[in-house]
Amino acid sequence: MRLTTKGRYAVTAMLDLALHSTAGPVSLSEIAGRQELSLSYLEQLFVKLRRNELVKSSRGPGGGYSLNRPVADICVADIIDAVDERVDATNCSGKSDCQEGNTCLTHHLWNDLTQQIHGFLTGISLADLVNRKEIKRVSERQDSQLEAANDLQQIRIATSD
Amino acid sequence: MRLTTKGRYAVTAMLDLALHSTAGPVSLSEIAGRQELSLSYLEQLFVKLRRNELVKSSRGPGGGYSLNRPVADICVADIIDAVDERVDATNCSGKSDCQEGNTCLTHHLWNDLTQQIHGFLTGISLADLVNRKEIKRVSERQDSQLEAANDLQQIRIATSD
DNA sequence: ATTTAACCTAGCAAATTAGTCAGATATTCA
DNA sequence: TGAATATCTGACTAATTTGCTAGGTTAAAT
Repeated sequence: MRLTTKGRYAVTAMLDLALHSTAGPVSLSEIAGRQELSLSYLEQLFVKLRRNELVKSSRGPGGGYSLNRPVADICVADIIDAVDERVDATNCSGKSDCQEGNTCLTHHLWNDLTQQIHGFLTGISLADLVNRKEIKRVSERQDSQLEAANDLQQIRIATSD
Repeated sequence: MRLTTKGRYAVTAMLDLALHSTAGPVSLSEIAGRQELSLSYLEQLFVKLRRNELVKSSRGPGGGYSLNRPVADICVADIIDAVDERVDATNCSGKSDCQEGNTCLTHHLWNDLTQQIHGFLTGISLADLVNRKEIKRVSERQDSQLEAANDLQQIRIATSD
């Protein structure tokens, strides 16, 4: 089973998208800036998210990505499945052929665990996350930080000649 | 977060130990034979299990490993923690400094998930597993297979000269 | 003394991760 | 038309982890 930075980045980016998609598409560079993630890496993840029909893209200036479904209809498990391929604690991908064609001693345990995790992550939608107080707070901090950084950038440009 | 073959092997081996520890210590070669695991790899895992005081060892002929606590007092989470170091879905080991010293957007989600998984695995003891019908069935199959293999081995030795 | 087992150390091939880099392609705006 | 913006695409890579092997040492039982 794997739940690594890849899945975490994807969920973080999708949540950022959900939080900022009030007015048109959001570009990956915006997300990369706010969440401090690598742009190129995000591009790779969004290819998979698009193929799994979680987001839709629009190219060109003013373009970017937007959610393909209402926030309440996208759960965390969908996102992780899309980029991480699977959240599966068994060694045999649930096929029960873990010990030379037979079931291994602990197969049932890992199967139960997989269902437990999947159930938990299926029960949480982007809408749930957007509404969480702690997450709202973090998001506001990120927005104001980015604004401050942009202002500084403007000053640098204006005074450099 | 990681839950790989390492943790699975450890739990499988500990369960095998629990199932066969009725009469004295169990050697790692027995476990390796029954569960079809690498002996050297098992040795490495049992170093950690011993350091975490889940098993005790006795050397020499007839030696091997035995459980250091009653089966009801060893839970799956203990075993995985011992070999896998941790089952933690956050990127910051729970320290909340995931984004340049601040909390990242999805920290709370991964924290909840970690607690969910840990709670589930803490709730399952070796005693619970030993008593499960499916596991009893798999164990009986393994025992009879090994016996058959040993008989065959005996015949080979007797007829080879 | 020999055998059996735990114990210890080092190293390694394959896979995975978390990226970078360089460019192609599509869209909008001036 | 052309410049700017942004998504796409693929190849490549450094670092880490995993699962495993090899080879040896130490302790206890026969």
